[in-house]
Amino acid sequence: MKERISTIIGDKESANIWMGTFHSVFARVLRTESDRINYPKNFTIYDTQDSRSVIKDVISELNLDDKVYKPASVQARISGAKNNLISPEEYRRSPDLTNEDIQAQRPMMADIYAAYNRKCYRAGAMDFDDLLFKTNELLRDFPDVLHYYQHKFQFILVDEYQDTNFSQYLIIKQLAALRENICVVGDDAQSIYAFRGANIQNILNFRRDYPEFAMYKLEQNYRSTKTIVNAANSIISKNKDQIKKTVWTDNEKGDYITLQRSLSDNDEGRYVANDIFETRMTRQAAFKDFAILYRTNAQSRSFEEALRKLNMPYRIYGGQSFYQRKEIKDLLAYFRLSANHNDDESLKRIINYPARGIGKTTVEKLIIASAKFDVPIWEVIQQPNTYPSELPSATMRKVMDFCTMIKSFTSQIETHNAFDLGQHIAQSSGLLKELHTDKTPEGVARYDNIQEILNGMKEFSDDVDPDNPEAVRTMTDFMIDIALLTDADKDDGDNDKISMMTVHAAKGLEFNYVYIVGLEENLFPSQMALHSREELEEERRLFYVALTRAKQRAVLSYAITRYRWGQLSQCEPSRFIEEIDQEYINVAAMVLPKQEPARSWNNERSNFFKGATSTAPRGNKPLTRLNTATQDDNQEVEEIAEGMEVEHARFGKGKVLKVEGKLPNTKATVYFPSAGQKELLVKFAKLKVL
DNA sequence: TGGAATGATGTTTTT
DNA sequence: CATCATTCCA
Repeated sequence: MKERISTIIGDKESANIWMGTFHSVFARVLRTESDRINYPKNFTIYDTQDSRSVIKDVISELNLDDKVYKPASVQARISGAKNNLISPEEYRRSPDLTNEDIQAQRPMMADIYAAYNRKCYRAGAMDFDDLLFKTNELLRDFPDVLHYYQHKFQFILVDEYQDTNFSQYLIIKQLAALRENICVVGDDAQSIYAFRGANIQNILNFRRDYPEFAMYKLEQNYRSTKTIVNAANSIISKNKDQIKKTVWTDNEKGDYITLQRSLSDNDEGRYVANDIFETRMTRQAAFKDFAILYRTNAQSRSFEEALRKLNMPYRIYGGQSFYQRKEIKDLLAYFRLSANHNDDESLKRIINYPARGIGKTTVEKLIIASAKFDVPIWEVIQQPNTYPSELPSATMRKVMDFCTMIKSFTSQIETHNAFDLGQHIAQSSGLLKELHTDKTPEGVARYDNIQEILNGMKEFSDDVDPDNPEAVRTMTDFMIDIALLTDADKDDGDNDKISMMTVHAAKGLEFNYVYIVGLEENLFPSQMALHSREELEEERRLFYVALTRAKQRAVLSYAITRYRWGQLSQCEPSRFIEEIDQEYINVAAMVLPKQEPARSWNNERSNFFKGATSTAPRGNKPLTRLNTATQDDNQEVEEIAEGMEVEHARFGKGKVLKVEGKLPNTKATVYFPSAGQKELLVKFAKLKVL
């Protein structure tokens, strides 16, 4: 969007536009105005993990049972309240909410909410929902601030308006109140965020709030072929809740939608990879023209494997984002704590990582004292006389040393650039050394990730701020809102890659060739969404979004067996497949090249296949039987012997040094040049004899 | 205190 | 199946 606007109005002008997600734009506002709401300028933003950890602490401090008060659902409940601008006090006073909680046997919810907020405040931290909640408070309680931003933002455009929640709605309403120069774009058929409080009512309110509105219906689709547009229409017409409209296109009819049935999740991966490979050749397409869309992040694995085997570049969006990886969060925790000593979550994370002799008993004592006196852990350490924690003096010394180190980082924040300080912290905290000693492939990857973020800081530091070319680009600048960054913000230069992401993440994007995979009951639509018509209709809209990402060709795919929760389960094709007008669909005969000898099928699995194929469901065209190299699945334990050369899926080639233990639990000691010596249980290790 | 061994548990979807 | 949490022992 930024690029498109730049090409129209030029880089200079477009640089002045505030553009971003609600969270990032208003995090920026809050940083500027933090003193108004009694937050430190460099407040920390707690991501979902951080905030769940705080909730866990609250639950245990209130002596509640985390089987009853499940942290995840408590978190969802608090989030829901915040998105509707309900404070803990209002929550407590609301008969409806209180009754719901009593019904659900969770009467203490309001207390958890209050304690959670208190803890976040004490830590100088905001969670994602706070960014919007506090913005609302700021604009509500400080007329001069409101006035300032009303003049600053004279024109407001909100895209994907159907996905805004009440909190966001009210921010916009306040800001637009003065001039009413506001334009919103939305499509009720693409509303897919009801689960996080998005409210379609906001679109309807618009007419009421701005009676002089003008409405433009955008019913012509410029993106997709007739086949895709019509198929999508046929899907969405199954929904009861919808604003009627007729989407049409002038584009040509185009390809049929392909329906592909696979025998397993792995076959599905291989099929899609092969199809991309072929399409790329026959249509002269680039990798970046392809997208694989799935319902849940966990589904990416089989596609990754298949694409890797064919040497095709891909990029996964979302999921475990780079910034959420453990090693990255560890390093960032040093940064965060250096910037904000009250950030208890970061402190707990790193006070003994890398290990420096501060064990859990010690941390436990500190936490108890911090709760008792209602002050951040840092204060407990700094003022042992005011807040006695009863640590033995030797331990106290270690804890003090840790704080001294952090303080030395703090003192350099404003004077050093982000990279220099980042490098220094990574080194003198011992983090780099700790990761460097880990020679497992995962360990090496972690070390590389740290290097990568340091590189990013280097780039950032060398970059000149056009507004202020003299200024040192500090760590504070770098750290701003890093919790809000997603993988989509990362750019590694080579962008000709196949995209893989959830359907949610794909909204607003488009690709020539789209594969919608895992179209199975209980997966898409999700098992969680089968309880009510409303939920199912949201899943259907999600499918609509997926299908309309495609410009030229869409491939729908499902597998009849799939590993879920580590178990093989049978799957039924998704109801959405049948809901498409069948005239647009072409059922593919599965064609896969002969497999290279398989390395990994075990007996249980291949037997299951034999049973499953005979009961092929429904009237699909006959399938070319997949040749899944069953010849190799009798690879029994006795085949592994000392001296053999073997290959492991992850560690690569290696030599068997020793075999011990009796049959099904035979253990082999294998030396891998790339990964060192490993002890592996033969029945799990899937070793391939070379 | 710290590491290894064992056991529980969880999967929607995102900022 | 992975990851985390808990437990156990040096």
